[in-house]
Amino acid sequence: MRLSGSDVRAAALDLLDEVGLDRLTMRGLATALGVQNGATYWHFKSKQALLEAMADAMLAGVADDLSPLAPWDRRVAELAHRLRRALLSRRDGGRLFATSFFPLPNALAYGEALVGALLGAGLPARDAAWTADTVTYYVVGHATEEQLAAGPPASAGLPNSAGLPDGADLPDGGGPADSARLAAALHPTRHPSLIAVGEHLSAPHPAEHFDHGLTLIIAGIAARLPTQPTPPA
Amino acid sequence: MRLSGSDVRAAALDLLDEVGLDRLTMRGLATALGVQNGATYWHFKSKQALLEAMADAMLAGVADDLSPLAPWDRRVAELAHRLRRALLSRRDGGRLFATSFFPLPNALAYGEALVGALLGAGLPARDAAWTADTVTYYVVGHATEEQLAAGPPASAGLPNSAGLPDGADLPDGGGPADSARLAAALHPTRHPSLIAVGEHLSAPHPAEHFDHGLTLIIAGIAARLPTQPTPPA
DNA sequence: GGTAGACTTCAACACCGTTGAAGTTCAACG
DNA sequence: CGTTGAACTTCAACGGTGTTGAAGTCTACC
Repeated sequence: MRLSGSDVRAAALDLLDEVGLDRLTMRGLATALGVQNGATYWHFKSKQALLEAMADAMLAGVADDLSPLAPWDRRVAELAHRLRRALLSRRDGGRLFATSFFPLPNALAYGEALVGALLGAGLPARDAAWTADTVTYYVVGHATEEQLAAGPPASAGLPNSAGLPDGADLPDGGGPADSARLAAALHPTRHPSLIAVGEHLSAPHPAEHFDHGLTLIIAGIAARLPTQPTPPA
Repeated sequence: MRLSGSDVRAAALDLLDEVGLDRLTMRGLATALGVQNGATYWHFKSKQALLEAMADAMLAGVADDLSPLAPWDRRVAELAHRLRRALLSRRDGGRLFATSFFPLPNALAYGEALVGALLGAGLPARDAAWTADTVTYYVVGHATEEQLAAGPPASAGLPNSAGLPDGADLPDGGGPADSARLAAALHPTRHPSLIAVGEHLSAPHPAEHFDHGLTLIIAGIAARLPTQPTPPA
């Protein structure tokens, strides 16, 4: 059976959902495709190239049919939500996106739409470019963290009894008992504020958490607009 | 010569500066220490454990001597700047921090100080926790990108001529000719906004870029304060 | 039908993180 | 001083990784 480049890419994305980014291997991909080891290297010259293609495929349609008539803040929010949804659509999607450090077509379309919305809001060029970065950092960071909290990659480790002069014993790693680990590491007098907000640290409501930060950023943009800011509802 | 855990950690950080995160290997570390392969495994049970210890060591002192009398926005800005400086102090420091997904002592101290400042500003517990995340996502994302732009890890790749039905030819990877790559990928009619802001995309002034986003976020926090917002200078 | 290119196979290379048993050094104690 | 036990290192290996290149097979077109 012949393969095409998009076959390989699609199989890689499916395998990613199965095993996660850390266990995504070229050999495993070949096996999943029913093919020998080197076969995939004809379609992608390296694993990194495949990862970048996967990352961009994940973003397909992220900037399609975006109403140019909507006010700028709604367009920005819509783009941020779409990027988040795209990143969450695949296991470890946030990390995958972060590792491909160059903008491919779909990522460029996203950037174009975002910068366009900010320019339309009246921001000068420099501010539009930099603000778009700020929004994107937030979306990627949030999605990555959300996926890490959902299912930690594979491992974590604890140093041996020696070698930590700072005096810290670390709980063992791995499981989804993330909040338990965190609670155990908190010290009553050293971390009063963290304990005070403890219940909100391990993201029980990721969607609300996301909207909170996003509207905060959009409010920050509005506060700096040359014209009078559009008051958010 | 005997080793201590902090010796290993310090040598690993120095080696990180030399070779970067991708080429940081346990064997290379042992060689740099003048020691055999397995020796480091007595001090750290796994490479992941070592990486986490390195990440936390990088943050040493990040929350020390923070004036509790300063207004909340200055404290937040100071902490963000300190975290940024810590991440930039080592090559690939941003990525290193991002891979260690559990808060160790210094990271906890940073979080404590940040959440404390936000609580002091009058934010309710949930908002303080979530806002701290927003700030941190931004700082880490910005630092990571800045370091990636400075020196890309090792490789990047281009798919073969086949296999990209989306129709995109990618320039070859690697070098610090990052802005050139980006300029070549921009399409005059498809990316008018990106071209309009082109000169500001590849971060010629990272410090100003950072301050821009940070003050934006702080303005967003101020805009949501229960009391009247403290107007930034 | 033959030829050129697309695509696959197969075997290897040079690494990687990790482990475990055996050996060595060192500090404390009787 | 001698012994003992723990701290620490060595050495050799295991299984796995990305990547390469030469050789082979298939397929589409002239």
